[in-house]
Amino acid sequence: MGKLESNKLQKKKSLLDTAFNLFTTKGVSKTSIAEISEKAGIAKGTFYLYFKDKYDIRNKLVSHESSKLFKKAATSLEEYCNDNQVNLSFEDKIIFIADNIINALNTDKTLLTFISKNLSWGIFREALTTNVSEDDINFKDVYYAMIDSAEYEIEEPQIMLFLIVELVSSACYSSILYNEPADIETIKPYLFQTIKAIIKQHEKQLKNE
Amino acid sequence: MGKLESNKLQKKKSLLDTAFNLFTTKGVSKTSIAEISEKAGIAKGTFYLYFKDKYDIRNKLVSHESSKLFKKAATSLEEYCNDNQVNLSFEDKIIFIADNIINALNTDKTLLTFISKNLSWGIFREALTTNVSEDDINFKDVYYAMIDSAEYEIEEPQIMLFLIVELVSSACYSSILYNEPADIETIKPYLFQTIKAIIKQHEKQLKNE
Amino acid sequence: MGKLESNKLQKKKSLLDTAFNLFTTKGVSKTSIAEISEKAGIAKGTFYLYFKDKYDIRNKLVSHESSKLFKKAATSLEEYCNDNQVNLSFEDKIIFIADNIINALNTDKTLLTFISKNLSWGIFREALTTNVSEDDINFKDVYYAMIDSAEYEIEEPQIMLFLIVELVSSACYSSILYNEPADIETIKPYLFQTIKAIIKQHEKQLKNE
Amino acid sequence: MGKLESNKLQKKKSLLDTAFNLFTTKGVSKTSIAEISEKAGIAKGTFYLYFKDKYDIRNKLVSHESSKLFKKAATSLEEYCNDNQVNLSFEDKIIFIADNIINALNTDKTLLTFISKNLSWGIFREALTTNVSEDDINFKDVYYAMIDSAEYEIEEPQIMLFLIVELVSSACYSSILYNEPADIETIKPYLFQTIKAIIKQHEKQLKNE
DNA sequence: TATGAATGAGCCTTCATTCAT
DNA sequence: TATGAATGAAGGCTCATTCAT
Repeated sequence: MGKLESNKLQKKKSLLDTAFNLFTTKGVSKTSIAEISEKAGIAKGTFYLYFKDKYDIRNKLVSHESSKLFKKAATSLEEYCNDNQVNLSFEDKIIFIADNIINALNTDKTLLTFISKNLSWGIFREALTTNVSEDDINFKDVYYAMIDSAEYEIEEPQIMLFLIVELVSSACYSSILYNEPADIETIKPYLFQTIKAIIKQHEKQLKNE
Repeated sequence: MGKLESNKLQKKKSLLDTAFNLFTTKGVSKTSIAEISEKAGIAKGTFYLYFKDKYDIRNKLVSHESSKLFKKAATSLEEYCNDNQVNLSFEDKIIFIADNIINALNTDKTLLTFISKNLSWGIFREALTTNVSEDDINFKDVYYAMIDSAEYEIEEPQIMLFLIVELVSSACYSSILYNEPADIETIKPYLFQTIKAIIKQHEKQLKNE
Repeated sequence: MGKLESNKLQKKKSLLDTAFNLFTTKGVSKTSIAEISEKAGIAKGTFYLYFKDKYDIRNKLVSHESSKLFKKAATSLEEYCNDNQVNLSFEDKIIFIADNIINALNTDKTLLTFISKNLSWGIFREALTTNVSEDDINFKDVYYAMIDSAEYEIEEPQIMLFLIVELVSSACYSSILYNEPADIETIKPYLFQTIKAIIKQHEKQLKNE
Repeated sequence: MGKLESNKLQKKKSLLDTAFNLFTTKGVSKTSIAEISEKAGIAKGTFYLYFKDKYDIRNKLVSHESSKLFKKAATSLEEYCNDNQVNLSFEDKIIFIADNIINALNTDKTLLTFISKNLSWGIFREALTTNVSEDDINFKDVYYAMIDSAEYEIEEPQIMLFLIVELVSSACYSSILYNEPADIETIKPYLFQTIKAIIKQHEKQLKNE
């Protein structure tokens, strides 16, 4: 990579990092492009060479951060299986991932605020399929690998994922941030039961029978 | 009611109606108070006699509209039972109401956009318990009446409602407005199955046993 | 005095008191007529039945408060002379009064802020000659009595008073409120010396010679 | 200096000039930033690139104008001494300067209004020590040079200056603008006598004795 | 007298975006 | 590529004053 190109990447990264900090600290609408540029050490006009507008950079960040959450959860799952030499059922894998993500969001509430306020299924789907670098893992592939190795066939796996994600994310928002209608630990058992029920509906049949 | 007081109510209603039209047409953030006031035939300063700011009127509208949806659904349910001389099970009642609301939102997409973008559980809960006039029904009462007459006891009915509402509303948003990950008719069966599963988790025991 | 008239006086007093509190607390320009009226328990429109506008009530207050300061100082002087059975020289009387007023302002800094920011010689002169009630003393009379009983004749007593008042009030403002260019105790000796010098210039001749 | 930089200086000057005209014509509070910008031929937003708000530009103007007054007086004094080959006493120099400033204010009453209503000792002290350009004279230096070459030592020269300035400025305001309590020509002799008295108090001792 | 709803001009300030350099 | 001065529309909000009741 040439010096120039690396310089460009560095600037882009600086803008993304700064914007993320500001968005999570003060919220998207109260953050101005002037502030992002200034704090990133870049001229205001230069911002427009890298991003179309504030919403462009926001979407990229939401996408990137959600993607990171899923990848970290997937990596944790893999480590857990390796460390304990166990082979979880499909259902348990999904629960493991959900739990991992919920805990991450419970720990980092500014991230939760940022993601839930700005996430849409469109951005999210893109997030799952985007690789940042070439050797990056991709949650979609992980998900389909999980489905392939499941004990049964899954009908409409995309809809299943959709329902789970929407349910978990909206429940987290209200429960973690406002303890409404109850705190997340109270909600969790019901949430996980519901996830299991969703999965059950999508079971087609036993594969190896 | 005095002339003055009726005049005030009329102005407030005019502001609410105008704001609702603008919010659903152009979105909340692109609607200015100047425009609301002007189109309502009222001076800008007068707006502030009735509402604190744009978000005050927005919340009141979201609350009011969600409340209307639930009340309409409850009324439809009652009519259906009367007309057909049937007595639906608790589960079927909830499904009936969900279906009714989903259909309403599917018909009025601007309403869906407005509500989903601005609804939070806090506002929603308030909406359910607020009576506009004295002889108004109140969804919370209807809901608890339904629970009382259920065939079994319901554990944590509030959490149950929360999970259902969050699931349905986020699913509707994506599915109805963007056909993502599939159109609402495709999603519905899975959604209803999930709702049934949620209810099942909250069943405590058979009452008359 | 009729009931009605006493009621009116009471309202006027309430407005004056409330305005004074607000003016000294938040400053004149940040106090609105709405706030004065509300806190005085009077309708906004009623304010205009008693005062022309905000500056009318402000001027009346400045005048009244400065007048009070002078009257209190004059009373203190009289008491001091009576209590100690002494007869101060004209010069010492003026110094006594100046000192008394400076100390009062040093104790009540909000009053100092209010008066200095809004005092003009015009208002001030009016203040000195206005009696609130019939049996009220009047600083102008006290001043001329002091001059009459002075050991010498005073040339242009009005200019003399003017110079002293202007000097003292501007010096106090900066010194008491900001310790600029030094605190009031440091300034005082120079100030009093200057006052004495001013008086000396206006001495015409020994009277009884 | 680059084109851009000179362009910026020109804009700033244009804003300062326009603001000064408006402030002296209609008063500070009745002048809006919109009007300043418009009359300066500049967009409203551009104003904020040069000044923080209306009070920022006001303070800069007050400071600048007071500074100009003192510098002009100091220059006049120097010219007078050179032209007439005289060496005035310290006292006479101060009187000369005071007289020069009073006359300037008497000629330009709008300037007097503007300065007296907005001057505080803090701004003033800053004004005395600020040089606009590098080859600019600085009244503070001139003042201390005068003190050094005085026939005697001056005690607390800063307090002395403070008393004189406060006395003269408040006296001018009332006397020049409202002829209260008398016109400036009547007041002047007393004023000058008082100045002399103030100086006398600060005389420490004969230097060369 | 007293009220307080209504007015609407007016103010300050922010900001995304452009463009000459 | 990079800059940052300039723009000017837009927005939220305040408030003295009026006037019908």
